Amino acid sequence: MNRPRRGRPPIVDLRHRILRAAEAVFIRREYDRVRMEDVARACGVAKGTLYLHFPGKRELYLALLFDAIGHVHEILETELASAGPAAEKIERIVRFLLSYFWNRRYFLALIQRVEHLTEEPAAREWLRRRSALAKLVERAIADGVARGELRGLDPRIAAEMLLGMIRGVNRYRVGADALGPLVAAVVSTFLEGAEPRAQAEAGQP
Amino acid sequence: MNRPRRGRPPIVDLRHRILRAAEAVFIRREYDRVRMEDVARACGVAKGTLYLHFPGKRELYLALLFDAIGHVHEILETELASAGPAAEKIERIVRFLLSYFWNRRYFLALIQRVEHLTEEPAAREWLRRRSALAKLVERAIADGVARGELRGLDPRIAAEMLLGMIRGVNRYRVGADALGPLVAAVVSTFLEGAEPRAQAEAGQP
DNA sequence: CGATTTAATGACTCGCCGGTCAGTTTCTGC
DNA sequence: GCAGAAACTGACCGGCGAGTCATTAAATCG
Repeated sequence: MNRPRRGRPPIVDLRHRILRAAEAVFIRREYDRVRMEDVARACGVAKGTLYLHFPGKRELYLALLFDAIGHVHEILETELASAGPAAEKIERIVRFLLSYFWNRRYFLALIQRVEHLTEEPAAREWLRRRSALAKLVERAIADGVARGELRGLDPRIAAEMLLGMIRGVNRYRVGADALGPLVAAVVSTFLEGAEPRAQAEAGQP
Repeated sequence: MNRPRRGRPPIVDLRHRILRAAEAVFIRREYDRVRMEDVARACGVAKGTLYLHFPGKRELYLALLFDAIGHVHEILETELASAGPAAEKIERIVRFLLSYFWNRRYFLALIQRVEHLTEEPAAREWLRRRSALAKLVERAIADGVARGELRGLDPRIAAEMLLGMIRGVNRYRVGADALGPLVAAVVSTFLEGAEPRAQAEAGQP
């Protein structure tokens, strides 16, 4: 079907490999401290090659964030679509988000950065996706509230509270073994008057 | 006492004026998007003058943050030293922090930035001050828990939760009139099983 | 007023990094 | 093997902005 192409064949899946390398670099350093040269080196490729796959640094970076939020959105959607008590759903997403952001601590700064670039259309798109994600959480909370399983907070505010708490609380993770208590603390805050349940096991690292 | 100095007299309080101008600029744009020229212009002064008062951009920026956190620390200390129910103290600091950070939205990004510059001694000093501030909040929460006025969360974690929630929740402030409900929501989360209290008034803008 | 001292100025320098493009490599088709 | 085509390379370019410093301004002293 697809006529065998002429010329040098592209390195397999290079675009994807660049994104992964970029992630590794951007996670550790801040946007303006990351040189395209760094990304190229991390990918074992020359700088010029990056520009064959992405128009520029900003686009590479945005593609990276879009990938990440897409991934998170997908996972949350799956978790939240499942049946079961709202409290357990909340617990699962809290556990996932704590792990995800712990392993990508610099994303928080990156994200903050985009959220203030409101001029550009790409940034608006980011905000849209970011909102969609918050809405997923919001809906899960609204569900729980409607069923009387969660304390009666405004779901929209509660969703941002939850996401904010996750960011704040992640400060105290020094090892995977601290994950359980943090999850318990965050979740219990959303259960009306419930005591934190004892949970000693650690999540995936 | 102080012998009248010779030569051209310095512009009165220029260092302070530079800091205020820098605050105005850094609040709106990100660190790397702020040119020293911008700060100078905002202060109605030439670029070189900045370097007579600060060794460089980084130092100016850190001085700015140190000022800010010093101010916050002072206010919280005063609030927390007062007598009264823990819940009311929490309410007052939540109200203050929401307003403060709403009016300085970009500080959050600035702060995040410093917190990843762990190599430099100045950054370590920042972390120390940041910790001291969290400890203030922590103590207020511990107080409330000890007196049975707040839900029984680990105060250290709860303090970070509270600060995180404030950051997250600020997303929804579009005007001063939204302050009351947000304060109520955040505070009620820290009162065991309490319903959000109706609070319609707005805080200082 | 001129000498002296200190403050402020802004044109200039210089290193850095995003982006480019002529050249090289590695493939296919004949 | 040779021509052609597409992908990759890395030395180079240009702009930008932090930091400098010779010059100018503004005061005091005698």
